[in-house]
Amino acid sequence: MFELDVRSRKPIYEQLVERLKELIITEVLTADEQLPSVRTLAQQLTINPNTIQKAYRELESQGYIYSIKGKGSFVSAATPNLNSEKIEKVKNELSKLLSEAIYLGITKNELFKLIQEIEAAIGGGIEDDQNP
Amino acid sequence: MFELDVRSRKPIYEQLVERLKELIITEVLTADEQLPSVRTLAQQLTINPNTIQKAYRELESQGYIYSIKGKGSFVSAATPNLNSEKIEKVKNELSKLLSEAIYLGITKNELFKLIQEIEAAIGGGIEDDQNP
DNA sequence: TGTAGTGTACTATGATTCCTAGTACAGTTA
DNA sequence: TAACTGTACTAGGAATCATAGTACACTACA
Repeated sequence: MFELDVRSRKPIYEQLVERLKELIITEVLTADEQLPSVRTLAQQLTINPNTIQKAYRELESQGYIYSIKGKGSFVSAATPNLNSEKIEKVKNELSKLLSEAIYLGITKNELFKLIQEIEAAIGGGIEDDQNP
Repeated sequence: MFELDVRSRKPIYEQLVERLKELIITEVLTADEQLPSVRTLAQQLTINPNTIQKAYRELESQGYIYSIKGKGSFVSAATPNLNSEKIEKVKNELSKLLSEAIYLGITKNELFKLIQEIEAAIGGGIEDDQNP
């Protein structure tokens, strides 16, 4: 479920945040589902519990999960913090990346197709579950 | 022309790479145009020449500029290294960011519009010169 | 030719970040 | 009570970032 690259220059906790976001967005992890405890996940991944906690703290601050002392950490329902500041930030990053993509020769049609695929994957993640 | 945030957790040389890429992609800096020397730019920005060189080295490895010992550093003509590996990498990053954008409530239409705007900003300069 | 400018390659040092290890405390649940 | 949970510290090693300084090879120009 988690593939971490310890040698990567990208910090482990950031890899964790990315991966968990992905699982939440694609609804592999559903609302109010309990996440592994920091100690359990740390043991599974053979990394330090503090690193897990750092990732969970980041995800909580971004609204993707919530934690209850003594109980555990859980996936937030539906939408995370919908502050316009965050949306602007994502749009800004998106602009840079899209500019580079177009400069590299990726066509508009390819980008449109990519968006369609992603939307299908997010909206249709459940139906595909029990397909042959 | 360059706005650096020394306090940011994003390294200065990465900020430089991003900003220069942006200027090259939007053709504010045109092909074969000479960039400021590492020492000059370092003095202007009040940072170390080594930091500038690191950014230039990165840009050269990505094909955006080329350097000639004794002469200077220059903007590469047209397309950078078009290896499929790099394109795949960009597409992959794009997928993650697009997923997050959609999850945050940004609509497909907004994304399409964004792409149109970017393409207009990039491609507009050339096509207006002379039409086939 | 000499000189000033260019890119490039080192070493060394301090600051910061990442990750680990260990300990401790507060809350929940069976 | 006992075993789990999140959370908050301290301390240390390793890596990265940016700085400072020095040096060398090359180019352009007076």
